[in-house]
Amino acid sequence: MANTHHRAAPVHVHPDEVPVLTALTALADPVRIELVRELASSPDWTRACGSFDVPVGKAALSHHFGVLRSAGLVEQRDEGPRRVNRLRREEFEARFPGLLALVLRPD
Amino acid sequence: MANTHHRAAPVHVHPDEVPVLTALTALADPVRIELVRELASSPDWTRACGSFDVPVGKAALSHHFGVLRSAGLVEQRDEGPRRVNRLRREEFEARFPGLLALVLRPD
DNA sequence: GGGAGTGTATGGTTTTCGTCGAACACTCGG
DNA sequence: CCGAGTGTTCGACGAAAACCATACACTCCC
Repeated sequence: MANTHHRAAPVHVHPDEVPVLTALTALADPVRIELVRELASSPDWTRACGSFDVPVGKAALSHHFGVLRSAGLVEQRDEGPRRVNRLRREEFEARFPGLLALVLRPD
Repeated sequence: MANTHHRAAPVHVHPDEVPVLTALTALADPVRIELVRELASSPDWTRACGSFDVPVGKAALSHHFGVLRSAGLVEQRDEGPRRVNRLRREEFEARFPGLLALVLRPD
């Protein structure tokens, strides 16, 4: 029987299941804030993980996306060889009103 | 000459001078969240530092209050032998709209 | 003035977290 | 089928942060 291997689909967590502490912890990091900001300024599903301007290697980058997924901030989908992202604006805003706006603000 | 020693007044930081990352970092801790919540459910200037129900020693507690002060979340005043606290609701809300509400929510 | 109560400061331990290098898995184009 | 491109996983490392015990400083009351 043909063992058709697929890449393991990314594990997603809906914002509704995320505790406040988890959301705050996820956003309390300069690299992840930058990821969220760049993601917010791009159309959905247009940014692959490796396309962000952050000063870390790809191992750390992969880790950060895992944290963002676990906090319900990012949704991912496999598109050929790369994994494209989408910021979960509405869902996250519904769960944590105003929080995303604070992070996206020019400051 | 009488050397009238006074306790060093606590150093305060106004929320307007606080970066978003600092505010989020301050709130991304279970002990500090509990401090903020208890503080919010008490009248101003009624709670001394030692009167909070958190599972840490007083050294760690003092440290946490320092973090909250640096994030513009708490104001302190010396009242006799104890240091009483006040949550800077309005000022913090003006700087980071909605953030305090998220933390104070029943969740 | 002595002693209890309260909070800060210091030094050191433990834990957590961000990071990297290397190895591995998958996709796609030549 | 091979190689380049992309992303995850693993183990290890170092830095940061939380914590404690102790010592110290100040205030008040007896």
